[in-house]
Formats: sequence, structure tokens, C-alpha cells
Amino acid sequence: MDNRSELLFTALQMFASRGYDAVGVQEIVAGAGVTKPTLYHYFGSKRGLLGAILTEYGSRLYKMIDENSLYQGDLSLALEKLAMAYFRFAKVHETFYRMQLAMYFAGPESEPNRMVKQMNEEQIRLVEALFIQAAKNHRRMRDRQLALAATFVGTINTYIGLALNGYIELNEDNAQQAVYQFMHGIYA
Amino acid sequence: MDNRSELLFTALQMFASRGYDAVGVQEIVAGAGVTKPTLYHYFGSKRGLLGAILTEYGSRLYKMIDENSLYQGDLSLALEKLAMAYFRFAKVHETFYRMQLAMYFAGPESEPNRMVKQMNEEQIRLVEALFIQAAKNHRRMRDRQLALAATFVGTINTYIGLALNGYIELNEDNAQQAVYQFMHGIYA
DNA sequence: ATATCATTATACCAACCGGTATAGGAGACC
DNA sequence: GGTCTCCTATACCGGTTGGTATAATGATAT
Repeated sequence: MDNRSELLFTALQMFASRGYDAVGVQEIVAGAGVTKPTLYHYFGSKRGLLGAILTEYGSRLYKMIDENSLYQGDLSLALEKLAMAYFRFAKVHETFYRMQLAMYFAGPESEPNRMVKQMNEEQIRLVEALFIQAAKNHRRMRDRQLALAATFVGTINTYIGLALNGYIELNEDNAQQAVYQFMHGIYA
Repeated sequence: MDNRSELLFTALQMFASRGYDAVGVQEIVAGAGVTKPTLYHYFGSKRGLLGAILTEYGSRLYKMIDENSLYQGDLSLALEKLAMAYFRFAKVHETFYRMQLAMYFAGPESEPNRMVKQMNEEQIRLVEALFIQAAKNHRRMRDRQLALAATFVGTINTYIGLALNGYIELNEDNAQQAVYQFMHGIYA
């Protein structure tokens, strides 16, 4: 693995387990087996390194959403597929998902939060597209698509958060339950 | 306000908005209008300061749960009252709730996370008591009370998290919706 | 009056923070 | 062979980190 990837991977691991601010640049380069100028050559700054991580995995996340938000008349079915895809993504990229979730809830005046929030908004916008499609058949959803998308992603993240802390598992049953709960919320 | 309270309040504010690690001890004492030895006299360390914050507000949180988890035959009603109490608490102690939520999702090897997790587990244990009471009438809930309590608190926190980020409001409607969703999850 | 004790300030510590100036090595192109 | 460009190491920067040794303060108890 080249030095750039080594740095990305090492930093992600450390940020996820101990937090962005608690990890020093020196630690990262030591863990990656390089020296500081190498890091600053590729990423320019510590922020830049985090940005590269978010860009790298963020694009995969967007792609995942895009490929799994196909509405074909059955909203429950579409959401179940999307929920399962989210669960799979969180399992495959567990470290990244943990880091991203932590930063989403981090202090609103912290750099990590600002950066992740952008990613989250794009994410919600993509999910919103699904609800906009579905709104053609579901009148009650009109003009609420953004809030619905945010709530849906929030629900999914609740489950993933619980799983990351060992309370539940990310299986098909829980995906169905999440969607079932969510759908009842819509029509309530 | 005495120096101890001043320090507690200032630190809470700063931790919530920028994160535990991003805030220096020097900054806190400057914000509180005192000097370092004062902080170390009262709290012993930066960790100790965080611990004091968690103890102070944690006890209020426990008290709130205790006073609002009375099961009298109607689980939905009990959960709605509890959800509303949570919402009120999060609104009154918004800064604390934001900080606590951030730390709950923070890296599992970070000190703040370890400290907050203890509080969270106690919290869930208290909510579990409500489900244990209710399980006498609801057979399907037996042996699942802990997971149910965790999921319920998770659901509540999702709503509070969404509200903290401006997506929804913490009103009675949303409390009812949260409980409604949650209940449908139970019987699914 | 004096001893006691909690509280607070001045001044300091080594270690580490993110970041960089300089230069050397390596492969590609001419 | 020379030179150009990309990459990386040594060594260093000022500033800040969490934490502390020492001593002065001021109120209280005797």
C-alpha cells in the first residue's frame, strides 16, 4: 500500500477510536510508518487529511444511496432495501461510520462537525429524491420530503448507533422493523 | 456565582460547542475569570471537571426519569409522558444534552465516551424498570426489556438530535409520533 | 491574638501541538 | 550525463498542552 493510502487508513482508525482532536499528527505518521512532511505533502494539513477521508468514503456512501433508492411504487419495499444497504455499508465500513457518526453529533463549532454536516446534508438530499418520487403517489408526504428524509436517516442511524454499542444486531429483522416504525410515523 | 459553579458552567458550554479535547484548561479558567490552581483545587484534573459536570446533570437526568416512568396499565401513555419529560429536559438543559450526546457517540477509546457510557447505562437501567413493570401485562416484551429500553432511549435521542440540528421541533406531536412508532415496533 | 484551613495567584514545568524550511534521493525525460 | 519533478527525511519553529510548587490571602475557630 502506498504512503497516501497508509496515512488515510491509519488516520481513520485513530480518529474513529479516540476522536479527531485527541489524535496528534505525530501519532498518525508514526502509525503509518512515514514522517510528517509526507503527510503534509499529500494533504496539506490535518484538516485536509480528514477532508480526504470524508471525500473518499463519502463518495462511496453517495453511490450506495444512489444505487439503493429506487422507487417503483412500493415505498416500504424501497425503504427496506435502502435500510439494508445502509446496514451493509455500516458493517463493511464500520470504522468510517463510527467516526462520521461521532463527528455528526460533535460540537457545532468544531471543524469535524462542520465538515461532516456537509456530507450529511448531501446524504439527506439524495434520500429526499426517493421521497420526492414517492410523493407522487402519497399526497400526505408532500412538502415534508426533506424532514422525512432526515428522520429516516436519523432512524437508520439510531439502529446503527445501537448496534455499534452492542445493544442490537444489524439484520434484516431490524431493518424491517425500522422501516415499519418509520412508515407508521408517516401515516400517523 | 461561586468559582466552582462558574467553572462548571463555563466548561460545559465550551465542551458542548467545541468538544472536550479541543478546549484547553487555560481557556476554561480564562472564561470563568479564575486561574488554573482554582480549577485544580476543586476538580483535581480536566477529567475530574468533566466528571463533576456529568455527576451534576446526570443526577437531574436520573431524577427526571424516575419521576416520569410510572406505569399504571397504559404503556403508551407512560412512554408518552416519559418522552415529553425527555424533550423538556433536553430543552432546559440543551447544552448539557448536546455535550452528552456528542460524547456518547465519540470514540470508544476516549475518556469522555467511557464516562458518558456509564451514565447512559444507568439511564437505560432506569427506563428498563418501566418495561419490567409493563412486561407483567405484555408477554411479548419479556426478556427483551433491556433492548427495548435501549431502543426507546435511542429513538428519543434521534428526535432530540434532529431537533438540535434544526430538522424538527420537540413538541407533543413528535413525542406522540416517537412513541407511536416505537410501540408499533414492539408489536411488529 | 493566634493558629487553622480553605481558597486563590504568580510563576513555572516538560512534553507535545500543528506546521515548515531545507535538502537529499529516485525515477523519468531530454 | 544532466536536469527536472515527485516524494520523503532531518531538524526545527513558536505556541500550547495538562499539571504543579510555592506562597499569599482571608475568614473562622480557639
